[in-house]
Amino acid sequence: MATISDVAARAGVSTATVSRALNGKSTVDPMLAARVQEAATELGYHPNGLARNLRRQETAVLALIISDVENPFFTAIARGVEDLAQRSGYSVVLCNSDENEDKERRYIEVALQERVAGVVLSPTGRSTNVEGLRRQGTPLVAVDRPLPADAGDQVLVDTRHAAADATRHLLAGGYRRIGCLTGPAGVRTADDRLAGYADVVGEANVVSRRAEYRAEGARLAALELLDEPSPPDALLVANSTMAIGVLEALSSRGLRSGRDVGIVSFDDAPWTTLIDPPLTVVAQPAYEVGRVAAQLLLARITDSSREATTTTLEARLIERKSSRR
Amino acid sequence: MATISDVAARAGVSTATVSRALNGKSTVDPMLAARVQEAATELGYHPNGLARNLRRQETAVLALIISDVENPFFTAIARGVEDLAQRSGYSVVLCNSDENEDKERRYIEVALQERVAGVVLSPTGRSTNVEGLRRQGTPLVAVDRPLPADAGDQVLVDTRHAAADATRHLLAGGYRRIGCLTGPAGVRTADDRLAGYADVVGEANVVSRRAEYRAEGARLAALELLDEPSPPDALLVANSTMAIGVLEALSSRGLRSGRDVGIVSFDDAPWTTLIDPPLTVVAQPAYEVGRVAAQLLLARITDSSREATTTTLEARLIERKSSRR
DNA sequence: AAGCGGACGGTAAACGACTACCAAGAGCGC
DNA sequence: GCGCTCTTGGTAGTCGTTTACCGTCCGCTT
Repeated sequence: MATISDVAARAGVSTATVSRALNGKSTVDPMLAARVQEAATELGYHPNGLARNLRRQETAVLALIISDVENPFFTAIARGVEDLAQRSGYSVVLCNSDENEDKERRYIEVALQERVAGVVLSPTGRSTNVEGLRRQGTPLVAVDRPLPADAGDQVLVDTRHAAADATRHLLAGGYRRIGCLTGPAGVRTADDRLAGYADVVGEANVVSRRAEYRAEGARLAALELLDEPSPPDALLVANSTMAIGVLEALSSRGLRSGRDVGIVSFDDAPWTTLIDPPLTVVAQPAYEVGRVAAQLLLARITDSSREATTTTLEARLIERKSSRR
Repeated sequence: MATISDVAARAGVSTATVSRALNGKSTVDPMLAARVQEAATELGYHPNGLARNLRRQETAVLALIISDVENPFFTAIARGVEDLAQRSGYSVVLCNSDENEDKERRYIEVALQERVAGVVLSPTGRSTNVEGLRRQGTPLVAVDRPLPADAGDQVLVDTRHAAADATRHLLAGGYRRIGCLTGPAGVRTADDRLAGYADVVGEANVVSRRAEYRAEGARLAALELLDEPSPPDALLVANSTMAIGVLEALSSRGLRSGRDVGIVSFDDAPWTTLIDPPLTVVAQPAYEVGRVAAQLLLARITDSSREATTTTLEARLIERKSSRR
C-alpha cells in the first residue's frame, strides 16, 4: 500500500513537496508537480484518510443515523441529506439503528470515534444519549423526532396538527367511530399523532392501539380493534408500513377500505395510488426534511456558535378514496 | 476534546497504562485500572478512532455501496449485511450510489481513503472501476451484478433462469404475446432478465422496452408498448419499482392486470399482496444475498488468500393472481 | 543473602499525512 | 560584490494512539 514517502522517493522529491503538489497548495514548480502526479498514479497512491484527518483534525464525512432503512420516509430523508451534502463536498454514511437503542448507541459511539464532521439523527426514542456528541462539540441535527435537551438543531414535521386534520377529514366523510393505530409509547411521533387524533375526537372517545412501526404488529392490532364489540368504522394509521398491516387485516375480514372502514395513513408511499381504493394519506415532506437538516448541519459545522433552531415543516393531506364511503 | 494523555495525567499514570487499561490488555493492576476508568468517564474521553486505526492499520467498518436506497431489494440486502457484520463487531456504513457512476466512483474513493476493512458493492454497471481496491488489497464482494474481472467474491441471483420460468408461467396461463420491460442496457441484471425472457419466447417474438429502474420511465415504456398496433397481452417486469409504473400505465388505460394483461414482476415488495389482483412475482432472496456477502467478506478479511468464489442463489416464483385470466 | 523470574508500568518509536519554519538559490538594484 | 526580496523545497514536529522494549520491584528458591 503506497504511502506518501513512496511517491516522494519515486519522484525524487520530499514528502512535503508531494503533499503540496497533490493538494494544489502554494507554489510548486509545474514540472515537479507533474512528476509527482505521475509517480502517484503509477504507484496507485491513495492518501491515507486516517492520517490526513488525524493531522487536519477534521473529516468530510457526515453520519446519518436513521431508525429504519426499510421505511420510505427515512430513505427519502436520506436522499435529501445526501443531495445537499454531496454538493458541498461531504460524503454521507448511513447507519441503520433499526429502532433499536443499542444499535443507535453503538452508531453514535462510532460517529464519535471516527470524528465525523456532523451527525443527523432520527432518535429512536426515550433514552437517546447525545451527551457524548455535545461534549466533543460534534454538530448534531435531530430529524423527525425531537431530542430532550437543547442538543442541537431540529427539523420536525407538525404531525399533531396533521393528525388532527386527518381525523377531522374522516369525521367530515361521515365516519362516526374513529380509531387510531400508532407507534410505541415514548416515540414522539407516535405520541403526537395519537394526541392530534385525541384533540379532535375527545379523550372520552379515544379508541387506539399501539404497535411497533411494522406491518405485522399493526395487522394484529387492527384485528383486535375490528373484533371489538363496537368496532371503529374508520382508522387513522401512523405510518405507511403499519398501513400495509392494516389493509391486510381489513381484507382478511372481508372488509373494504373506504366503504366499510375509512382509512387515512401517514406517509405517501409509492404504492398508495395502486391499491383500490387509493389510500388517503398525510404526506410528509421527507426529502425536504433531509435537505433542511443537512443545511443546518453544514451551517453549524462552519459556525459552531449559531443558536440552535427548530424548524417545523407542514404535512399535507392528500385526499383519495379510502376516506370516503 | 479529551485525549489519552489528559486521562493519563488525571489518573497519574502514563499513556501506555491508560491504553492498556482501557483495552483490557495484558495485566494492569485492578486498582490502577479502576482509577483510569474513572478518569476517563470524568473527562468524557472517547478514544480517537482515527489515531487508533492509523496505528493499528485496521478498521472495524465495512462499506456497503448500493445502487438505490429506495429500492426494497437493496435495503433488504443492507439488512442482511448489517445483521451479520454487527454480530462480528463490525459496523456498516451504507453509501447510496443512486445508479450513478460518478457517485459510485466517489464512494469507492472514500472507502479507499478511509481504509475500511472491506467493501460490499452492487456495481451500477458498465465502467465500475475496482482497480484501486484491488491494488490496496481491500477485500471486495460484488452483489446482485457481477464485476468484469476476478475482483473478488460475488453473490448473484440466477435471474436469467428465473425470468425464463416467469415467462413460461405466463405462457402456461394462456397469454400469447408476451412483452418484457427491463432496465438499461449494460446493467447485467437487466440484460439477463431480458435474455431469460428471450430464451423462452424466441428471438423473433421479442417485444421489449428498456427504461431506468424507476417507476416513471417504466410507465412511459409500458404505455408505448400498449399503444402498439398489436400490443402485448402480458408483461414481464424487471423490478418492483418499475412494476409501480406499469400498473399505473395499465390503470390509466382502463386495463386490468391478469384479465387484460398478465403481469409478473421481479421482487416481492411488501405491497404486492395489497393490490387487486395481487401481483405474481419473482422473489429474490435479498436478505440472504446480504448475509452471504457479509460472510464472504469477513472470511476474506481474515484470510486474504482465499480463492474468489461466485455464489448463485435461486429466485422463486410466487404465483398470485396477476398472471391468470 | 544472592540470584532469578514474573508482574507491572514507563519511555519512546512507530502509523502517514500536513505544515511551520528555515535554507538555498536566483534575480536585481546600487 | 553586497544585501535584499522572492520563490522553491527540504527538515522536522505534530496529530492521538498502540506497543516493543526495558527497567524496577517484589517474592521465592537454594
